[in-house]
Amino acid sequence: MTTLKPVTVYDIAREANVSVATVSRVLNNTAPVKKSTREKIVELINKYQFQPNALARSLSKKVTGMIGVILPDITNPFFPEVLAGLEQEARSKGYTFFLCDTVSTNGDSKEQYERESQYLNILLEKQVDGIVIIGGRINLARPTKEHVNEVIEVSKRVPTVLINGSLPGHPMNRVFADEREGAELATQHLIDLGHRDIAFAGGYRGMSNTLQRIQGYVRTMERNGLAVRKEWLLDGGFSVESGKRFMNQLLQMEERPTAIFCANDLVAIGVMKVAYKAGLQVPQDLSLIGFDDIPYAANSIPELTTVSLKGYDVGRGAADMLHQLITKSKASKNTRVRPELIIRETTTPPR
Amino acid sequence: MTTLKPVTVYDIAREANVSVATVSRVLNNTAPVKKSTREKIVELINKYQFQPNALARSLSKKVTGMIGVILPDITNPFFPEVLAGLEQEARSKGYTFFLCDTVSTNGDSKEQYERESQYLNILLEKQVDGIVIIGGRINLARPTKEHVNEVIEVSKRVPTVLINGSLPGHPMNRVFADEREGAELATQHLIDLGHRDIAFAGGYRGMSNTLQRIQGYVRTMERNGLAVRKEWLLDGGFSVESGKRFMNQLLQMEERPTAIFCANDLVAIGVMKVAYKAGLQVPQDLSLIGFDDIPYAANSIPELTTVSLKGYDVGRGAADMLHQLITKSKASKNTRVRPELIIRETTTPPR
DNA sequence: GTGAAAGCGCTAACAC
DNA sequence: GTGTTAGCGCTTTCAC
Repeated sequence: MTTLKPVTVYDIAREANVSVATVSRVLNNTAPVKKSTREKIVELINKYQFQPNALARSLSKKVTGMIGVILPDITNPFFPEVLAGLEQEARSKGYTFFLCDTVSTNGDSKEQYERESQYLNILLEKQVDGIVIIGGRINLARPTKEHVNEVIEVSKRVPTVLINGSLPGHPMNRVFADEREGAELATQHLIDLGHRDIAFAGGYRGMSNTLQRIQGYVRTMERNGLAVRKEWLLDGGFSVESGKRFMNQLLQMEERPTAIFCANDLVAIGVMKVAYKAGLQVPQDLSLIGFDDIPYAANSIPELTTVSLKGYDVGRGAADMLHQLITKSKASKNTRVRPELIIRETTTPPR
Repeated sequence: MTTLKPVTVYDIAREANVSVATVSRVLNNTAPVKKSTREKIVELINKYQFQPNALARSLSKKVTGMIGVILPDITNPFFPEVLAGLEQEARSKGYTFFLCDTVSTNGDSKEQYERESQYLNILLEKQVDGIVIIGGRINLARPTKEHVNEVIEVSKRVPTVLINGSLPGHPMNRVFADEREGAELATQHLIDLGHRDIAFAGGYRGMSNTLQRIQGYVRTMERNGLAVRKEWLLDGGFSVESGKRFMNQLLQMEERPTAIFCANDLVAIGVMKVAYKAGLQVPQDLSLIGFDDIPYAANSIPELTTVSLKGYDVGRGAADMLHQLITKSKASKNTRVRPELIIRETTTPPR
């Protein structure tokens, strides 16, 4: 705690009988330095455990090597996955991370968007080299003009890439998993198994990702000549809790689906729990397919069939794109990663 | 992408016909400014969307408001929990986060420790106001002298708190969940249920947290006059995979325990899966108790009995302690949070 | 190969 | 109330 007085380039320079410029040169390998003086300087650096002040350096170089990540809730298992991909790729390129979790303690989404705004400002002030945004307002089907503009403005000042989201009407650099295709994969899988009575559960109608999933579901149903029953289109959440609620609703109905396509794995887990408690066997009595392929999906009993949104890959892709943007100030505006159907144990032909 | 030329206090000052000092004053509310001039300045700030450069500010104020977090693997569900607590508390105090994930892609722990060293340096250079370390080398039963010294040195320069770990022989600021107590709680619970043949599975002998858990287990067994069989003391991992391995080993033995205390929830999940596939009912044929209480524990089928290490609370505690350290440069050196037994569905009396 | 000095953008004495 | 100015610690021309 007793903060030591920090050593600076001047201290090193003085003791080495050289100028700060020379010290800087050896620090950055930015120009040839006579071997003997270089050695003396290096020695001093080690002796004093000299750590160049990154703030000062960044201030003059106008590069921080930091990239800011804005996400809605690190506690949602989907995000650590993409963060890991992001991290791995970005680190290899020398970047370091600024984590901005916008989760609101009271679950108020207005508070969340406010927090996003704050963080956007903070990141700008901190002079990050790039920003990646995932979740939150960029998943809104109809974001407010202010929310959109804010992001647009930010992206004019610092390279920004969106993950799995967009700003309707504004082309942005983004990398995304094709959610519609994923939903089609899921639905078709169920249909191929012989299901005709398929429900969709989860998500929020106000969110574009939900809309895309529903769209994929509806399209695939129709393409196969199957009816979409709107009472089987249950939305209102992405959580385990909401999954439980959905299943309870379904349990009340006299006509029940033989399979449920859940908006994400968490919902599927909730559904499965309630189904189980109600005495239904999964998949014998009810087939279930999730979405996202969070780590736990492979470990539930039975193991959850799902579609992988390739969080890790998406994360890497984002880091890569951001790096392009930062260095070459250009990049393909879009990277689409294709989801993958992961067949495990919760889907089987209907009785 | 087209980076706009940034506006500075000088620009604002010039246009407002005042000095930069005055601009700074309204920015920081650090001295009274005549209402009319303040208004003019504020107006200009809005007009140009002026964002003060945090690097410059921090350089001169010698405070960054950033705290660095070093953790082993954000993908392990225990960490997001403590990160969330940390975040929530730290944010309320105006701090912002630097995330350093030291996970090594190839699973090489040497690489991980190296990464820790790198990040320690980076954080120092970035002039973070505080550092929190969780996992990694601070969980080693016998860390190398260099690893220890490095952390010691760092902690001399910037307030540092360790979460759930320590440096043997060196008092450090730390907040931790009492793992031994947790292990006692778990073991006693099993014993109270009537189990006598209790195995312990998971962890690494080289890690202090494992040792503490084992110690709690052994002590409780002995205190109850129960034998600890060393062939039922299985270690070698904290993952679902290792849990599967442990259960397979147990399955080979002619004498099997009626209950298993798993070193963490992930292991318990692995054990449960293999047990299930082997036709064993949990908890009827085999009681299982986990450790950590990761979010998933409440959602498995059956729901996992476990002991909560209060990750969120620990995180908050760490943020709090760090803040004390940063502002008052002192704090209680230790905060111990007491674990809690969470009885769910995987434990029951033996047949 | 090396040094002097002018920034980078902000804060904080210290004057007035 | 407000301005001047000297830093904060580093990089980077431009000379030599």
